Amino acid sequence: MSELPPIAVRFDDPACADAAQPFRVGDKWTGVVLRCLEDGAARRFGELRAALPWITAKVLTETLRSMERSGFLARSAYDENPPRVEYALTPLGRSLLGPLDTACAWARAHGTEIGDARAAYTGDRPVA
Amino acid sequence: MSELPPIAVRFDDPACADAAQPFRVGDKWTGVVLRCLEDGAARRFGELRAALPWITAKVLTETLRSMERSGFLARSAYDENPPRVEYALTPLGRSLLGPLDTACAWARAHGTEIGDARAAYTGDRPVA
DNA sequence: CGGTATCCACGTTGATACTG
DNA sequence: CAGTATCAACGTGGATACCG
Repeated sequence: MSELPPIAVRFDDPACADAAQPFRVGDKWTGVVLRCLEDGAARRFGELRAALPWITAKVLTETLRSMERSGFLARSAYDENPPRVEYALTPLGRSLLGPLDTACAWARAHGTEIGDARAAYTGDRPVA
Repeated sequence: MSELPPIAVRFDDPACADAAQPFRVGDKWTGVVLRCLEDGAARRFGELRAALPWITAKVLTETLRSMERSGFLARSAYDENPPRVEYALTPLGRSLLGPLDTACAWARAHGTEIGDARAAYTGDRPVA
C-alpha cells in the first residue's frame, strides 16, 4: 500500500482557516480523516498519523473512535506482532463525501470573499 | 412584516442533535440564523430573538456580529425611537444556502443511521 | 428596543509521558 | 505499532443583570 502524502494545508481543508471555512463535518478533524480515506482503501493508524502530523495521536484516536461509533468507519485489529489496525470508510461514511465536496466547492468559489469582507470590515455601524 | 414562527427543533436543524448532525455551518447557531433569513427579507433583532427563543441575546448578538464580519449578512440601524435594527443576507450569505440544503438533504436521507450505529455500538473490538 | 457587561461551567484541544 | 493516562490551557456557550 502506498504511503499517504501529508495533507498540506489546503483551502478546502477544514484544518486550516476554520475562520475562513464555514462548513464543518463532524468534529474538528472528521473532514480531514474522511479525505484520507475517501478512495475506499483501508489505512493503518500510523499511515493516518503520518498524513496528519499536526494532529496528536490522542486526538486522532478520539476522532477515529467517534467516527467508528457513528458508523462512518470500521476498525479492524489484527492480532499480529507488531500489532496492525486498519480503518476504512463504511458506506455511511462514503455517503458523507458528496456533501463534503459540495462544501469544498463552495469554499473554492467563495472562500476568498470571506477574507475580503473581514479586511473591509471596520466595525463602523453607520446609522441609516 | 409577518412574524417568524419559532423554529422548532427539526432534524435538519443544527440546533438539535449536534450529536446526530455531522454538518455544521460556521458557529453553532449560524445555520439557524441562515434559515431565518433565507427568504431574503430583512428581519429585526427582536424577530430573530422570538424565532430562536433558546438562544440568549448575547449569543445571538455574537452570532450576528460574526456573520456580519464575514460578509454573510448586512446590518442596518435606523435612528428612530424606539430603535430599529434590521439584518438581511448578502449575496455571499445567500450562496451558503445551497450547500446548507445539501447538508440537510444528507441528514434527512442518512441521519437516522447514525443513531442506529450508536445504538448498535458496543465498544467491543474483536480481534481479526 | 436592541443591545452590553460580567462571570462561570463546560467541553475540546494539546503537550507530555508512559505501555501491552 | 498503536495506542492510553494525565494534566493544563483555551474558547464557546450560557445565566444574569444592567444600559442608551
